[in-house]
Amino acid sequence: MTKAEETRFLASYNIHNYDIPMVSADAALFTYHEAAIKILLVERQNHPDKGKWGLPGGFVDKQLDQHLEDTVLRKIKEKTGVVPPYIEQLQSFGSAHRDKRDWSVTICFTALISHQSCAPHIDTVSDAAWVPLQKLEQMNLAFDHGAIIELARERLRQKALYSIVPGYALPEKFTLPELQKLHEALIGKPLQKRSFRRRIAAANLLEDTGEKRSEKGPAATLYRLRKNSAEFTFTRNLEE
Amino acid sequence: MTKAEETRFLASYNIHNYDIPMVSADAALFTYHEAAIKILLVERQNHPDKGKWGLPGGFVDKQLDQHLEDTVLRKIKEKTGVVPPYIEQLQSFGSAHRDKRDWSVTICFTALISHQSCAPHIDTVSDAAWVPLQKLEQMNLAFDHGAIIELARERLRQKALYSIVPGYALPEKFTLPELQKLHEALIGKPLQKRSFRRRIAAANLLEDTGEKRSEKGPAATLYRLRKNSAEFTFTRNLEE
DNA sequence: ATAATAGTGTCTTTCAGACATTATCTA
DNA sequence: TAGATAATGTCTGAAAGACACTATTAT
Repeated sequence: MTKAEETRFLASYNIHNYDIPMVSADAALFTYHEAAIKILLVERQNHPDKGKWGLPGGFVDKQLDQHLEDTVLRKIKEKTGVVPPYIEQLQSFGSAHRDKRDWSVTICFTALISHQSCAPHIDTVSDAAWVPLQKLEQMNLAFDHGAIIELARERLRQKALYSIVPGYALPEKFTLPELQKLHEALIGKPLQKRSFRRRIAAANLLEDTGEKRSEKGPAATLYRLRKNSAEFTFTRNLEE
Repeated sequence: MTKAEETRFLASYNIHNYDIPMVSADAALFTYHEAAIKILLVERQNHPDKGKWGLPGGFVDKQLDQHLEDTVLRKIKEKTGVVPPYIEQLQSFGSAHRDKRDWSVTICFTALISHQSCAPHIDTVSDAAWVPLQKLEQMNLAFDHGAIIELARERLRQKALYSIVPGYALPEKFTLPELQKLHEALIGKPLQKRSFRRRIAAANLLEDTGEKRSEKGPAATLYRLRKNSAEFTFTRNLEE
């Protein structure tokens, strides 16, 4: 009875009868390259805010996308050619005013990727670029993307204090001094080498590749992130 | 030039020309009453999943709501008669399958409220009820609301380890033993009284009301949450 | 008086901070 | 050989864990 009723209901349901907001998904994709944290920005080809730079993203495509993540991964792949090893939902932003067209909702994700894995494809795309976070202040970004980046950055800063998630912004193989410099860049102040290493070793978060690399001093060991090391959180933060 | 172009674009833009997902907002509203953590559930009056219980929530109303939070606060007020003192975005869930009607996105919020402040109104509403978390296992909730509650619960458990946010599920005035029991219920194991109190005192998160209350022993001091104590996070977690 | 329990004293344990030291690399 | 820097030794300090103890309330 109720089942048949529901079937009739679903058959007559038409979303176009309702006045509903737009839905898009955007990505704050970070990397670490040449001692700087950078974010991938895209120049808008269409109205509104045409010509301004903003986060890669776009409308959910009900045919192409099964989940919200599919939308954003599709867009990231368009620009970088690859799928990032770390992606996590940041927050959704929705209001009547954030987009001139209509009431709009965007589901935002934070993602991390190595610079090198994007390099081949990104060089062929003219409307996408890695922008150092320090340069953002002078830019007038599309929509509320400036505020979104600010939130993503703050969340990533927190993660640098109690996890090694930032490591996903490095190449597959990296050294401990590199990882520490990245964390320091996110936090904005130097860290104690001893503390930084002690806890990573104790939690067994890295795998020794057996390789070493040297620049201006003794060779540093190359590590890679262990499976699931993104899920690990220390119960005590490093000093802020 | 571009400005006039944009104006023309906006004038001709009609959202109904596009095939877009449904957007709703839902709330996981928790309280603590009679030694149990409870969540507010609502019996669905309409298809789909008619008759099942689920989270309070509904479609974004472009006329009534300016922000996503407005949608969920409007729905909470319908059921409880009041606006909760704590609300925070949890996560958005979106997929082609989670709702039988169509591709659907829901932006979920976690909220906390005292049981007493809801009592007058909720008793007049027949389709809303406080359900102890332990009873949820036997229930077959609407949509993916079971999974959403699970995530909300886990996030709240984490907060119990490094903040006093759970305190918003208590009445305005409460005792330290009450707060500790709530945290213990969320964490699922006993806490050290000394540690629990020491850090709250050191961070000056509570205000002494000057009142006391006694049941089976010496009178306990009644405190209230200080302004902004939800924002405070300890840099070290209690033992899990 | 007794049981219950709010609140405190204080010792131990854990882990981050600080910083010196040693070893190893390039130029 | 000098300067840089990777890696480690080790002491200090801050804050949580453990648990005993005192004080206060209802019955």
